[in-house]
Amino acid sequence: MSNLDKIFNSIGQRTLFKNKDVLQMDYSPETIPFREKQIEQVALIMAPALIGQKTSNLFVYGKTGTGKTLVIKHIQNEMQKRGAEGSGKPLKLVYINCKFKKVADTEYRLLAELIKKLGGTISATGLPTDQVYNKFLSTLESLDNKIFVIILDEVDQIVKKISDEFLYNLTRINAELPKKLVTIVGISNDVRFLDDMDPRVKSSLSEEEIVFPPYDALQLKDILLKRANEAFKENSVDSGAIAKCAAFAAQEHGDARRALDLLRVAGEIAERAGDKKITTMHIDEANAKIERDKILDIVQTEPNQFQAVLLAIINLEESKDKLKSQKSLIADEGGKIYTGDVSKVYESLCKKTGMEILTQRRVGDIISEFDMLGIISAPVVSKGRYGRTKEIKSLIPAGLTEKVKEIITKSLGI
DNA sequence: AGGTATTCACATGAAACTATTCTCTGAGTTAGG
DNA sequence: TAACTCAGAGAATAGTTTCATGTGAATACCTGT
Repeated sequence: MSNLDKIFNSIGQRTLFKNKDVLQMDYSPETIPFREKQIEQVALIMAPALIGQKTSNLFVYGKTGTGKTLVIKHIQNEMQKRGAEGSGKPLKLVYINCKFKKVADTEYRLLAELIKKLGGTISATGLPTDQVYNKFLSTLESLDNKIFVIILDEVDQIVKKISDEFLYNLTRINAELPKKLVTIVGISNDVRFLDDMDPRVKSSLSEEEIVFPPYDALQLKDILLKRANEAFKENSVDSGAIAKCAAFAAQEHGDARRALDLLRVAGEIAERAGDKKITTMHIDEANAKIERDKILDIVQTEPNQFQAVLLAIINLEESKDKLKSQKSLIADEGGKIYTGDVSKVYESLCKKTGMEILTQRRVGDIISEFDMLGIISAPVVSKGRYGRTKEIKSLIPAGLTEKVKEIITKSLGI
């Protein structure tokens, strides 16, 4: 029997998973623990729609992984069910996630997506925006549903990319189509974006507001336990592992999504290693792996100029490390990297690869962006007489720098 | 010693420029009447 | 003839550069003891 056969044959018995989907982030469980209150609130606000009355616009706020989307989708399903049963109460709910670029980068695309979800058709390009808008209105009009609930996940993206005027127009649909009732549900993980919005939009969008607090470690543990029971076969998860998983996620502002991710990856790791039980060790490994994957993903998708800057930083760090170990007795002012150094190395790198050279001004901004992404740390420090600059340090785990270098050199063609 | 003034090496902002992407208009095409 | 499609003009946008101004504290320079 070949090696491959062995692997393929054993896959059935060997797996720790009973149902992996349970840990996938788009899975929606029957019950949503610790969110009863929020569900009730949302339901109370939305209920009038079932009997054909206008409901208030709703704004839902909470950090990532606090169950906002889950709760709203849950209610959406329930209402849709009711709407279908209770004859003659035509209700239509539309869910759009504005996070995806393809869906909602421009006003045009967002409207097109809305029309598509409502069952209309529209050509992908070539029409003026106001015509698309009209088409949207006429699509609404042509449907026999009376009540529409438009759910906009991550609305902050819309405001950022399109401006709040669009939202204002949406809230004003009711005035233009007297026979239809349109309610908007906005979901966001950033409350601050409400502040710099046109007050008219602000007040009409957030007629009702619901806040989703982050889960604490205990709650996370409970959620994880429930899901783990469904996802894994019996006795395949160490109880300490669950606790550790919850603790990790609780540090990250109670992000349940991350906790589930962690558990799933840990399961995969354990399975691949042929272990019978998921232990805290696997959770640690999973944590490291997720972090690694995140970094690699960022590095890979970043444009060339950014990659070059990062490579410059890595190279500098390595050469400074060497220097430090050679004359380790000399003062401690050794392995520190500043903006100027990076920009010099970056420049020579550009010359080598024949790339265009960006100004130091821009390089500084790029460094700041890497800082924001958490790949490097670059606080500004003042060195008194010797100026003021960013003190740069790579945050890429030691075992990963080689891999990162490889990716960049390949992509730059060195 | 204690206080003020300099000075460095960029940070940070704003405006101007450019290349790319979007939006829109009108001509051409299609299809149904 | 209405509806649709598409190319290309013009507008909007994102990424950069250029120019200008700002900054924090280690040092240099006083000042009076």
